Amino acid sequence: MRNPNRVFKDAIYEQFARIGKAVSSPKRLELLDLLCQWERTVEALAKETGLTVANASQHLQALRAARLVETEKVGVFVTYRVADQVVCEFFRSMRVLAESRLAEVEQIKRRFLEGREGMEPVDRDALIERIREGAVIILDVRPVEEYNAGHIPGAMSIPLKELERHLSELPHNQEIVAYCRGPYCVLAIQAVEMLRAKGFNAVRLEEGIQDLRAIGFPMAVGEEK
Amino acid sequence: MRNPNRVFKDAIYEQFARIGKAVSSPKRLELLDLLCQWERTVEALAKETGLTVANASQHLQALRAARLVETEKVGVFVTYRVADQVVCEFFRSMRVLAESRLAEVEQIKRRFLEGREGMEPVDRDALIERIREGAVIILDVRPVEEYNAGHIPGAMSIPLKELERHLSELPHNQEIVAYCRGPYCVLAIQAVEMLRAKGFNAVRLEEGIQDLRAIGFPMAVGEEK
DNA sequence: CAATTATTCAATAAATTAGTTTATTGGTTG
DNA sequence: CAACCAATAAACTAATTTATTGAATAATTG
Repeated sequence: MRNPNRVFKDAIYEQFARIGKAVSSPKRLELLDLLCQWERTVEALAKETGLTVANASQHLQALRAARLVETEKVGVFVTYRVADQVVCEFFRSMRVLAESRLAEVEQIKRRFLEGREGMEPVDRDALIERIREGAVIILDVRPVEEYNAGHIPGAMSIPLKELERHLSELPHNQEIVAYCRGPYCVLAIQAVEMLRAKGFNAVRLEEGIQDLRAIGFPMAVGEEK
Repeated sequence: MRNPNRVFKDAIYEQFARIGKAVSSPKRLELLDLLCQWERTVEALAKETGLTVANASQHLQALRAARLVETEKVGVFVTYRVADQVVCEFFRSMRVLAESRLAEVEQIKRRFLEGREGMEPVDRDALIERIREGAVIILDVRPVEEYNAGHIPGAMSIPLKELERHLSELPHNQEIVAYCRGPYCVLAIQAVEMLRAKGFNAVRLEEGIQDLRAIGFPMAVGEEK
């Protein structure tokens, strides 16, 4: 096999496959998905994904070897972050492809949501329109750092963990739209369940920040007002 | 690990990883790249990629298991084709990500091209502008079926294998722009080398059909005139 | 400077994947 | 229906990947 064309092609596709290998493990994809929201330390990532620290570290190094993420050492902590916003766009295109080609994704989601009150799919476009108009209270239930990294303009930031303590700040006479990281993040689901149980008029927006950005929705960064 | 949220997330990311696994092998990527140009039989794919038929068949079945490609049996032959145009768009976004994140891709390309006459990078935008204006002869050197599946409007179809026989149809007093499947396809390179050796004024357009489509370039299908 | 903490490294076993070889299937043709 | 062909399946070896464990490193703290 001395053919230089073959050597060239093999070398090129081997490089492309580095990206493919990096995103061929469920756990690495979950890590990448989290990092697309905001940077984190190894320990935080391990905790959120249910991995041991050593195992998370290995997966993160695999992502770094493919140059999808970068690290910064501050004191004893190593912070991982995505190397470029295009990485998040690529991850999203992969997610959208999986949704469109693999019927199992929809099945798994339906099975998870069935039996939960108020998780009926809403008319997204109408909901997004009401958000645009400011006709609803928008609630971002992700951790504060993720909110600061990018959120829907005008959204309130009340992380799920603190929601119970801040219920008094929310109105009963207005519709509340909760959102989080996206369709496969459970924070907004739990928030809506809690709000409904307390008598609020709450619905969930499935779309996350990456999805909204992709459809040209404006984003705000930092704290509001 | 009875936490239903974890079970849900594991199931979802496992589905995403099916796509990742499918595109984690260099050979499968090469197969997918070819199929994005036009459908082919197993044997044709095996020959073009330098795989044994049995091995190619296995890889193709892996792509099919991820629903990225589909098959149709006609007589004794099985034809593989991409399941949807979004698969090609995904493949392209992966390729672009690899080009932007992995410096090795550019290195490998430079090393392959160095020492070849007339392969100096051209000013692409200016070249594309001249193509749009019809100021040059455009030459599609891919196999005819690929040309018919989609080509630059006004381009001549002369597959590389038949180029030598059709040199008399080409003018000496006008610039000829040859293109093929894209930056990592060698057909246009070989065409330009041959044309230059015969005294033609030829240059290569690196971009392939998928790239041009992505920048909104109009496409023609079927035979010209 | 010893102890602590976050992370990485190294070693291992288990599981998965890739490529090869040798059937087998299913359709076509003489 | 026997011979032939494209494609797949099955069996096997070699190589790679994964999770786990325990040790090593490197920065910080008492």
